[in-house]
Amino acid sequence: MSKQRYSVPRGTRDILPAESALWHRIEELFRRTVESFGYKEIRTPTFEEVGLFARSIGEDSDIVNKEMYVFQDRGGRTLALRPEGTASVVRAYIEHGLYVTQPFVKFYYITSLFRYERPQAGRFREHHQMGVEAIGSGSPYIDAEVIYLAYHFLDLVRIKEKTLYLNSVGCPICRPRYVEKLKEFLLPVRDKLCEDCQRRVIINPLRVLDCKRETCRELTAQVPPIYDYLCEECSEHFDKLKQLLGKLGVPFQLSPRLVRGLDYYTKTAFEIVSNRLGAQSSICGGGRYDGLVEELGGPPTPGVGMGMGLERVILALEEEIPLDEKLDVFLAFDDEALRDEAFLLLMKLREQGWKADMDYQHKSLKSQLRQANRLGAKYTLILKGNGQTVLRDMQSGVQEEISLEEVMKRLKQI
RNA sequence: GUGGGCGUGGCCUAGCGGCUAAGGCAUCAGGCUGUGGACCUGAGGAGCGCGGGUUCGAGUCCCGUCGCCCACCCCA
Repeated sequence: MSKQRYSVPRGTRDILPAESALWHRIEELFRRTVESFGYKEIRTPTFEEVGLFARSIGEDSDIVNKEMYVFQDRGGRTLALRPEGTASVVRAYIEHGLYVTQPFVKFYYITSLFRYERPQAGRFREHHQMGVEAIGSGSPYIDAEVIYLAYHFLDLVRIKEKTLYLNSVGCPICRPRYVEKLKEFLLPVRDKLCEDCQRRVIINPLRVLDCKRETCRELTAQVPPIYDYLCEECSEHFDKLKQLLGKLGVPFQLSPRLVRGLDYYTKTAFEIVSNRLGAQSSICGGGRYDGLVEELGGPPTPGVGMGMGLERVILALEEEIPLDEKLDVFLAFDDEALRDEAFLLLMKLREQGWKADMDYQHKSLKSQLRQANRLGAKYTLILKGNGQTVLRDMQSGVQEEISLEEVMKRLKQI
């Protein structure tokens, strides 16, 4: 016991069975939901060439600059643990030539992502996201589907206190026009902005709008919203999306300052926030990335997607989600001589599909019952030898002596 | 990277600078019941994150260090 003890690396955690049942349930609900929407699972590697992320997320994004887990493998390749999900999916889409064979695909994934950040409430160095990517359609209907899907899923897990923020960040045609306007507006007051924003004015003026500092907020209060500058195509797309969400009954709030942290977004950008979460309140984020496939070496191909933080979904849960972890039968006996018989019978019960278990610590009958109780067993079957047993209903405490044969018949009916 | 808070058995918590560090939960054994849950009895388990300092004496004060938490930045 005096040996070196180890603990989880900073920002990571163990999910013990007490919690994993809930995780499992949520993942299962997600799978069922997205599959009913026609999405298929894609699994991509946990690490990729750094370049993939640098190129897609943006060279001067925070994620690339200070949050990636970058390492060299023994062959001298520079790799990174994936900090987000979209880049890998798009890479796979291109790598497998899906733009030829299945130009429109709908994928989903449930996986862990890694970012080197200082942990805090709802933020981890390894976190899990459930996400979807629909690649190959520029239709606003698919944007609406993705947003509806996310919103609907959160309804399903009974997260009611949520707000959907919606924005359009334009496209390579209209965004630069707006960015120019923004610069014109911001440059004269540049020295009044916070340090970060002074840099942002040059590198990525849109981010200034997203700054949380009071002074920056005031200074940008008069900035005209991007909507006034969207090109016709973007504007129509955005209008149609808003209209569709309205028809679907998905409430949203326009948020002209919403700029997702990743460079690749075009047109639609959205975020779903829960006020039960603390500072890191965003539980889902997503948007359209019409330039990304091309940026990563594929043909011009539009795409939309979203990612939902599993840890944050769990933190935001308002109600308990019913879990079924009960054991059907616990096998007990008070004479060690019956252990072999019990062991063989146990396997037989399991073969028949029962959730069954028994004692492996060679404990007293009393302890075995205790254990059965702890495991939430519906029944405890106490072997008496000679084919005789006692079947005890753990809920009511009612028990009866019946033959093993009778038990097997009975179990079939339960 | 910056700021603040905290660090006592598996978990939660008490502990004015001074008797062998206290309690609850959990665990284990037993009783009640051949056989669980409620109840009763009993048992095991920490030398107070780590290192140093002050002091006759430190879980209690000081310094450092590590870890955790929260917040900023940013994001799921």
